[in-house]
Amino acid sequence: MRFSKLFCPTLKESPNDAEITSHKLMIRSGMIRKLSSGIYNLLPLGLKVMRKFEAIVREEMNEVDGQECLLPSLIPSDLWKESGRWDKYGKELLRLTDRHSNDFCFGPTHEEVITDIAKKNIRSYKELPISLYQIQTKFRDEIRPRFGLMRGREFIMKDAYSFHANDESLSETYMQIRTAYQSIFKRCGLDYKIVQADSGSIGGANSEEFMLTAATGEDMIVDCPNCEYAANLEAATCSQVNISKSTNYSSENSNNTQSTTQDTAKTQSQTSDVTPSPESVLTPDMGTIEAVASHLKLPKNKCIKALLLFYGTVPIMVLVSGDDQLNECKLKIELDALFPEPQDIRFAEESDLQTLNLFHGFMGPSTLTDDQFQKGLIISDFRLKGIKGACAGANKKDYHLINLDEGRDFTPKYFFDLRNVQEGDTCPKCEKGTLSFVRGIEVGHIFKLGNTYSKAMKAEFLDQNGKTQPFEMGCYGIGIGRTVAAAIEQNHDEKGIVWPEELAPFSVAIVLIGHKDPDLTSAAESMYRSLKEEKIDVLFDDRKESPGRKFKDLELIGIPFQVVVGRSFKETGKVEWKCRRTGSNGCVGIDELSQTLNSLLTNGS
RNA sequence: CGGGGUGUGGCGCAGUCUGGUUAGCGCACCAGUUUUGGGAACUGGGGGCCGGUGGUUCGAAUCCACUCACCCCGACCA
Repeated sequence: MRFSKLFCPTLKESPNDAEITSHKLMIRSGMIRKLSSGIYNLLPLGLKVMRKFEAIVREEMNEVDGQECLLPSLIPSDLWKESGRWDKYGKELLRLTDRHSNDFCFGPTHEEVITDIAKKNIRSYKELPISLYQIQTKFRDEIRPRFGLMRGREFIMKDAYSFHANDESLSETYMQIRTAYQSIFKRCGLDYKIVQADSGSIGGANSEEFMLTAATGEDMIVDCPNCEYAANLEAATCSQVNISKSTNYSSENSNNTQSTTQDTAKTQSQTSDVTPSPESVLTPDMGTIEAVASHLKLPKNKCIKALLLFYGTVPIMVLVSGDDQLNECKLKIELDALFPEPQDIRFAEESDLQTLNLFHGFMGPSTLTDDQFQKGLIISDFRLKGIKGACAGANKKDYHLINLDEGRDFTPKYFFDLRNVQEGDTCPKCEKGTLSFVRGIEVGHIFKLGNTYSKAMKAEFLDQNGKTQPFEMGCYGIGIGRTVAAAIEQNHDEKGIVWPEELAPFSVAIVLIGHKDPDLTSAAESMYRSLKEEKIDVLFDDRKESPGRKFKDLELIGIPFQVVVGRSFKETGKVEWKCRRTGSNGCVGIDELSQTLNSLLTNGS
């Protein structure tokens, strides 16, 4: 490719709305342009990088017997009604109507479609297992699209689905695809972690995420330096040790049988230390844990954070320690298990508080009267089990209660693990490592779906005994655009992108300095031709631009190697090569150029 | 959805508070000349219904109302 012919509108400055490096660099390097919020044009350079990544994904998927299909992006609502998601999937689902008033959605994911294919075309266990995948444009109407391709509304995703006669077969394929994913990210030279994920509302099945570590990542990864434990913050747990240790209260309880004789002893010794009766104290305008704790000179973990939310129509007061944060994901899982029908969780609004005669910032569990909270439920995080001398809102404006003992002054109906793990907690797996937090970008998700969809949609096959069974299913996604963006987050410097060779839009750039010199021009031209013949993907910067500009553009675009045809060629007959990543360079005669480049490209520099 | 912010040539901005030249600057673009190893110099040029609609006014980018688009933030306690 000649640069003079390439449509690559580079920019010296990045537009105002680009926040993170990858977004800025993709715009500046002429890879993408925004069309609308979360919707982007992929220009030639951007598309080329995407295609290179897709090719790697295809190779690795095919390697584990994945077979590529292409499913429609527009899906009739019937299928989504069959699975039950037409009503469940919220506003993220873009719904459309055709001229016959038939409802469709723009597929945000394709479980329904693929399950329908299996249902209609797979009869026998003999045809299983089977893995199908596609690389396709999806649409999710995100509340807040941001960061360019990182969190767009329209995006390209590789999604794979596998069908099995039994769980063992599913596990086997799951592991194969897991390995394929590892090869994919490794080949691209990307720094990734596999973390345990929240399996969401679909069921307790296995689910792991592939995360690319990056400071700008939207996800928080909890990582154990001592063992291989890593989890998404939403799913992360910690050793029971922390629960008792950090609050200094007993963790004896029925739900999580970690109690030891030591714990019991501690409880007893503390019980003898009798807390005075609860007392109401004036805390004017102190609606935050921060303010209350400092006013009452109490540590934050002696203050009870009481949150009011609704599970469907049921008011739920959730208690967590003042220094903890509620993990809504964990809460949802527990509540779903408690109630017959899964519901959405929402935080109480001002009007709800008025109805219940409660006050923002002054809520607590101990003085909730029956008429206030007759239909409600108080549940608490484990860490508050057995807390003594605590402080909580008095359910009266500007008042808090102190000297509260759990069990004496308030009694939550249930105790669960409801808090976010904190940095410094102990690893739940090895019980030794101190958990630390790393930011990451979720680029892949592998998931044992089980038979949720096949059951709902009656997608069944005949097993060896001639019995009808729903398929066991797995699903496996990779965000194509997001991976490309994340690759830039991991591979850039102040000058621009530094592509890993596998993803680079071109392997080598020939820079002609001195386009008016016929000797230089013809040397560069013949070099260009011979590299092309060698099947090296070369970009020939033949533009009649100043040298500075050419160098800047090539660095911005991030081509791994540069070959300069200019002054030194005139003087010595040799051309210079330079590595974008390491800055290493050298001179080489034209005859040896392709050999040198080939060795640089295969071995790095 | 709630809160905040921004819309002025392709990009980055000034001008708006305090209404009044022909709406300006840098970069980019076009032509010519000179340049050619780190985003060149000079000269000349093109390009704007100041997001849209409606109002106030002799007069609106500027004031008012509505609207649209885009961006940022959003349990920290309930």
